[in-house]
Amino acid sequence: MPITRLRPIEHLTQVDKIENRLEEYFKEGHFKPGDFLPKEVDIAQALGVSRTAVREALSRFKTLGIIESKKNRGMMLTRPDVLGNMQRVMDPRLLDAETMREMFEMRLVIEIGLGHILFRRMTPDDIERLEEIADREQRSDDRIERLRLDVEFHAHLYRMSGNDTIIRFQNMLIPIFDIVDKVHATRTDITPPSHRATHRDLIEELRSGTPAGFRNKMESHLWYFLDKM
Amino acid sequence: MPITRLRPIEHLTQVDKIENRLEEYFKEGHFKPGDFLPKEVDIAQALGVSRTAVREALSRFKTLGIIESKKNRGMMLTRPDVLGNMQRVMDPRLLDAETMREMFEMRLVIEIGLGHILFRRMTPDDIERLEEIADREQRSDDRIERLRLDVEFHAHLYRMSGNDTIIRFQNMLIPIFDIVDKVHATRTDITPPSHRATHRDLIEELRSGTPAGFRNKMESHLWYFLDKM
DNA sequence: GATAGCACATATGTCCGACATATGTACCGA
DNA sequence: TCGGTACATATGTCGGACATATGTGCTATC
Repeated sequence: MPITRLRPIEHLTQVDKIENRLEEYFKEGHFKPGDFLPKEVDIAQALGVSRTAVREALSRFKTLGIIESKKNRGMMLTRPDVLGNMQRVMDPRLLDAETMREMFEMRLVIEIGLGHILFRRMTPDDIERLEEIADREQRSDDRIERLRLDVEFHAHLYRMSGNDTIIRFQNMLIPIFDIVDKVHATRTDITPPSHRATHRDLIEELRSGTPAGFRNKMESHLWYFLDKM
Repeated sequence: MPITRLRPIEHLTQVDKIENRLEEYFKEGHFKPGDFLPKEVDIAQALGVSRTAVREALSRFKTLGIIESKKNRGMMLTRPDVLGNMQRVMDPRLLDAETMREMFEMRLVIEIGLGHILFRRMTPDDIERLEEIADREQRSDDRIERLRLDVEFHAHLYRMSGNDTIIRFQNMLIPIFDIVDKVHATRTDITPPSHRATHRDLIEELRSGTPAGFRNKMESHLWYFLDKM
């Protein structure tokens, strides 16, 4: 039998075990968001461990946003914030290059796939706002300012999606974009193609085009990044 | 001044404050992944709090995957798993309906936007695999089995993207899909349009079409969900 | 001189008991 | 009926003790 079959012995700490057991317990359906959990001492006794260890495990769930605690009331099961935890670790200093690349690529995919939603939900105000950004971008001769407006243009597209989860996802990726942008800014081997769709092209497509047309123009607009992924 | 300007006093617990302070400290750049942090007692002393409280805060970082601890070595800063934390709370019993709807919509966006990546990375084996799934799907007369194969078809498309982050993202959404699927299965007011693109159409497009064509067919294929979002 | 084996130092892991603090509740008096 | 007070209670914080694993260096043995 190959050595790979020899799985290492799981030596989880007490707190890890408690954490797993509690997660299981919560998800078995005994509680729903809003319910109060048994008190710490009772949990500790039921599990046959110290209150300290239980508290440490519960503390972890607080971080995940699965529970909240109130003095003299107890611990309450709450609705977690799915993106909140992701946000906390979304830091270029902590992530590796490959993960950042993948996140960036995911952003490109989303931006192209956004077409049909935008056409369903956009308002005349949105178009006007995009116009304004594109105008200022064209007039500006400061590189930093143009970059800021570029990000703002795309951020507004996300906002137009009306999907808060997508909007937040994009927002938390901004620090990553900065890194990738910097890398691209220093490369001289990449030249944007002459037919690259501009922000104005995208606006025009939104104004009197189709979702399919928008997707194609967006792919062209992002070509520059896509090609190097 | 409106009452909304009267922000509630932040009464964070000791552990919360320690957590914030440490997160700040870590991200200030004193450490990089692989480095060992100061020992618990030193941190406690530096912050002027008890070791218990410091341990509880550190325990939270373990949950986030920002640190790992080794006996007699210390606590080591590690690379967090961005999706890991999200995965833990991705449970239909914990999330609210609106968030699930948004996540589902995000999935539709990604699937449509995946076009250009698939064309860049797919292999003949991938096409073959898709064919096989589509075949079995067509031959099966069990609703559950067909549903399983449907999920598998789409899962393989994600796999073809070669982007682990996207793949994992899709995987963790599967429990959510089940819920949405169940809702749709019980609705009688939705009838798929006659022109809906099938899995075979998608395969054909991959075989001898274009990214733009794939996106359009995928939009048609998913129309059924899109229209109700 | 190389090495197996031992003792020791050290940092995390677990537990206990005590007290602080906030808050719900019951009681009481004007 | 209403307002205030005292009490009970569950979480929050702390200090200290001991358990346990692991790195390190000394030592005996060949």
